[in-house]
Amino acid sequence: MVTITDVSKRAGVSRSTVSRVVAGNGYVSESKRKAIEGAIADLGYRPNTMAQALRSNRSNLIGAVMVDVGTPYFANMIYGVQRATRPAGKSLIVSSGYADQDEEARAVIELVDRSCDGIVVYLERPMREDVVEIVRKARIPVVSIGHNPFPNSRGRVILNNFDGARAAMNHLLDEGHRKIVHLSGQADFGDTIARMEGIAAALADHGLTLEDIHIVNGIFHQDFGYSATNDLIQSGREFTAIFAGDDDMAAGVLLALRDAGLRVPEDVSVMGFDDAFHAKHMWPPLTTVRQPVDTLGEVAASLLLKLLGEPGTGPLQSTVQTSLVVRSSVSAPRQEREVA
Amino acid sequence: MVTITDVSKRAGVSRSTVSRVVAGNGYVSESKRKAIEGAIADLGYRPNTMAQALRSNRSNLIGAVMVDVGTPYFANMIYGVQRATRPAGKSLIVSSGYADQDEEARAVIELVDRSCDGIVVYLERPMREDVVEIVRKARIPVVSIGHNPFPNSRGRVILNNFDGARAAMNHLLDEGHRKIVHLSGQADFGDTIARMEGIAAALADHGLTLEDIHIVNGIFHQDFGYSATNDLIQSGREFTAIFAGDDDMAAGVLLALRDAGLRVPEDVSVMGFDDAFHAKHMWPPLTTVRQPVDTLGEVAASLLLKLLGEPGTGPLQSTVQTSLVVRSSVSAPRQEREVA
DNA sequence: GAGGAGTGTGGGATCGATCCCACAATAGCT
DNA sequence: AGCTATTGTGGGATCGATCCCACACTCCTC
Repeated sequence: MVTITDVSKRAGVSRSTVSRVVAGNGYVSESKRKAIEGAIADLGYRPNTMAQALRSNRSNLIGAVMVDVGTPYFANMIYGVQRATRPAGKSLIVSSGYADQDEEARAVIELVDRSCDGIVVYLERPMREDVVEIVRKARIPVVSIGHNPFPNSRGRVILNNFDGARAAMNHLLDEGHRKIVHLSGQADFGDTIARMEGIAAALADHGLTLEDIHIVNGIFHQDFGYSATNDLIQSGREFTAIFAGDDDMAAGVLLALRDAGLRVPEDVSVMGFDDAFHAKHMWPPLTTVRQPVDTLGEVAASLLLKLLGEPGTGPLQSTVQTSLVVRSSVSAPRQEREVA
Repeated sequence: MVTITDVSKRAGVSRSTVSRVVAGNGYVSESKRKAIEGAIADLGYRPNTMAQALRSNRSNLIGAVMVDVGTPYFANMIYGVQRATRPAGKSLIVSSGYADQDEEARAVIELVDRSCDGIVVYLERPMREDVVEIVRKARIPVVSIGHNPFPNSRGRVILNNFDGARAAMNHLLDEGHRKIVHLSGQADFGDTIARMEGIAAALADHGLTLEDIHIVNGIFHQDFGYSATNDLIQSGREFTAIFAGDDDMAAGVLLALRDAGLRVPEDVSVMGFDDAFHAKHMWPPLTTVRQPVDTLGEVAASLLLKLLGEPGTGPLQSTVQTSLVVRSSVSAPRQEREVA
């Protein structure tokens, strides 16, 4: 292991001067600079990151804690985070909370102990009080995506769920659907609430209200989509379109419809939300609202870098836009076409 | 920031004694131990990881470099890696190489600079020579998954491609297929070669040889599956089953067959390989060979931990088994049923 | 030619731990 | 009593950087 002292000896200067060259600050004569750069190249000197971090109290480490990094959704988010952190010369430590409060707490504490410069989180439940306090004391900026588990987080990125849901609903309405079922996610999630408002707005755009559609509350999961659709069919209720709260639900909806011998979109149209990894592989390929997950991560990391650059900056917030992805699971309702 | 000195003062002992209690080694009287533990709890002392790493030359950091961590496949692998590293108290730094040699080199160097204790890699091409040298000099153990980009890697985990491909092929043959097309991946990949050998073995099990099936060489990509299938149909060649080199290809195959008005599995059976995230979402749900990607990562990390525990251990190798996942894309060939 | 600004360099304290070594005290043994 | 082991504790060097500060030299300017 070659150290800064080795370089200084070979170049015939002091450690201080080498440090100045490496850090690129302070005064250094051109001749010594050349000599030092030569010595660095000759010896293959590489500064010890740990020593730098210890002394300067900056680790150049960014932490990311998410529900489950092993999932395509969060993997994509991590990809976005990296896109912002790598050019800034920061390394990324990732950790999963697995929707377990203690596990999430452990993950965050680990990052604090590692003296991360900042933390990006996507967690669905509030962080444990004691951990919030630890993070606050360590003065480590936190940027949260979606939910807001840290009451005093320095930055936040949210998805424009309102516009997304509105566009999706308007698409169904514009196609002529009026007998619409909406399967919603966890009622206490901010996402769910914002989407519901977007749906209401779309309905209002067409002179309708939430009363004019059928809403089933559930959770963001394929199994719920499957069972809810079965229940719907069994109940004998008429519907020409199902707007699933997310693509996982939509996958379940497609399965249940197929099991019941109903064709999509001929008999029933299906709209998803997220444009998850498997949306285009479903049959038929799912019409859905694209949520640019990588952008979410990238923007969050950018906010964090900004906060690191200008400490003391007030809370930052940013909104990421959605877009409608039209594939094949939505068409005009059957009766409309027969009339035509 | 409360340091070990703060604790020692409050407990009325020396830093050395506190260190002994924290590290859990050396002699400490019961009374002082109690006092120190009390002080630690009172002050909320948390050892500075950077200082520990600097002094002891162990960072408790594990690095992972993969082709693209933003992908479900590698995300799942990371999940497996974490399953092994977390209980061992190691943090995980992840990085992607994006199939770019310089980017891969940069990622590995970054990990070396961070004094990672060890590195897990999944990379498809050999690592740059100079980087191999840097890693060797730093005496950082590397465990590779699948390919072997580090000629001197201390550990390696491979998938039993042979048995997997053999089982898949046997399944097709047992169902009665004889007019089989195999779309193979990159011919120079170890995976491809091993799978081909497994296929040959299955054919031999049935008294056949590779000459008795039709093989098309290509790459592991959906687009290739699509175009190759189209070519096949256009060529007028008869076939009752397509064995795709991986699930991505299989997705393309399914699309092309559907576009040509052929039904799966009634007209053509399709077999995949990997059991990728979207395999069960395809239509029909894909019959394929499950590759336990998370296990691959977990085993690799376990090997690494073992190597860290017993330095100087010779190269370790481990093989992970596959399993056939029967869904709906394979059935007996059409003519066989008509005869029956 | 005295004083101040600008430029260039090195010494040494410091970050927060670890751990070797010296030294004490006590115990156990002949 | 005298010796070695065992147990217990603290001092201080050390890891590899950073960076403040002192000091030296040159060049202007009044």
